[in-house]
Amino acid sequence: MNRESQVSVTVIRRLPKYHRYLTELIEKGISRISSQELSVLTGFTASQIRQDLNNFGGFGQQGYGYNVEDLQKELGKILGLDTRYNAVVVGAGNLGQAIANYKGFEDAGFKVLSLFDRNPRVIGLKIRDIEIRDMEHIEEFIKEHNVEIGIITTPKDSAQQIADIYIRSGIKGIWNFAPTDLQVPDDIVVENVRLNESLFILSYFLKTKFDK
Amino acid sequence: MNRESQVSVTVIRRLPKYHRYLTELIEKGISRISSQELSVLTGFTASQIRQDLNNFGGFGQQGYGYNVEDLQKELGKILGLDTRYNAVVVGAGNLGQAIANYKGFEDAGFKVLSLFDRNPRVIGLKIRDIEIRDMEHIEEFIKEHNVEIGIITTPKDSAQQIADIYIRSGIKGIWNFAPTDLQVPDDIVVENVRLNESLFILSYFLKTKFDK
DNA sequence: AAATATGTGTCAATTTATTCACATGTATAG
DNA sequence: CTATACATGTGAATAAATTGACACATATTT
Repeated sequence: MNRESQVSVTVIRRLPKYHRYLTELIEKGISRISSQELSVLTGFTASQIRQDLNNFGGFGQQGYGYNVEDLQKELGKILGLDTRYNAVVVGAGNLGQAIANYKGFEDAGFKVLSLFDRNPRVIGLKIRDIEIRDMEHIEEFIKEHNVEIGIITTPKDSAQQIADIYIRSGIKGIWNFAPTDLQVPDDIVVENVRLNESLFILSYFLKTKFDK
Repeated sequence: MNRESQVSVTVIRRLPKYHRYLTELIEKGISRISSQELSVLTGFTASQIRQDLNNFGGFGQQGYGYNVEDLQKELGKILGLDTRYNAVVVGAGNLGQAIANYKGFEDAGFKVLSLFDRNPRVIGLKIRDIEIRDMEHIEEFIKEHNVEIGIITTPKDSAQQIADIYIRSGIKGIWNFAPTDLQVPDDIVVENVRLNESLFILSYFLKTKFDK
């Protein structure tokens, strides 16, 4: 087990936010920042920020703080943003197309090579320059193009079936938008985007705030 | 402050998953379940499930377990799924259109009345039966139609500006897809969907799993 | 109808996460 | 070149979350 894998998920989930603010600071031309200042930006405590960063190394300097550019670069490496991956999307509906068009993707090192669907009406269409192909050819496509990431934007009932195809084809990670928990072997990474759950949480806080 | 608002956010964020599995159990015609069985389904420990549910009341019965339908209904009430809200979307791009088409929405009690955009090329178009309108009319629309939820699916640079319009128009909650932290007064509820961050996390776990 | 099995609700124990506090090193001002 | 302010990294203290354990009530079996 490598060093990073014993850092708690709680800490990991805060890293993207640090990375985002550091990127904004670079854009503003700010080259130096203290944990105190980062605390104001992110809303985490300065102490927590120092603890978090120290899981990965001592990036700061006493009396100075952190060099923005260096720290951003380091966080990028920790998050694996320097590695490029090929991806495909199954489900060329609205959400699938939105994802294929999504710019933020490239920032994370992912490139969508193709969308797949079963609906003959969309097969052959192009989103930007990304073609929608027939599901029939997905397995060979994945193998031929060295695709490592599979994205699922279908309704929940077909999600597991698609995950199985992905696994069979040798994919390493799945980005799942379907509201279901996928069953996968230990060596496959799954990251879920739970739109429902997010909405439910919004609903909960609306209720508790206004329903007395 | 009411009872529910002192339940920790950590607990709240688990409720949608309970609700989802209970809904599936209802569909399968299962009427009774123990915390132990729910534990197998959800991956949370039985003890944790009992603790979580007990924050809101004793829904179970010793020697029997929980009545699936009752518990699902109770969780629905806790999450506020019995309340209906009108919503609008700003940003009629791919993501905005995907959201407007999204069925899971109605399950949470939200109804999208209209999309808004600045791009003259999309104004006037209809997504299902939802019209895309000019941003110019958004404030009066919100006030006239009793809209309580504002959704943001624009790039990050305009997100705060749109939030300000929402706030000025009297909206209560914002569902934000832009990768930025919105500044809002205390009485506005914001729920963020961080697609970037989710991707970064996927990237991180891919890296730590395969990069030794 | 009694005996046994089941399973909740809850309090206590443990583990994990966050905050505090400060010794130590570096930058900056005079 | 010295003095002062700054701000990290870290170990200890506190707080929060999770798990364990069991008394007690209900269901089920015989």
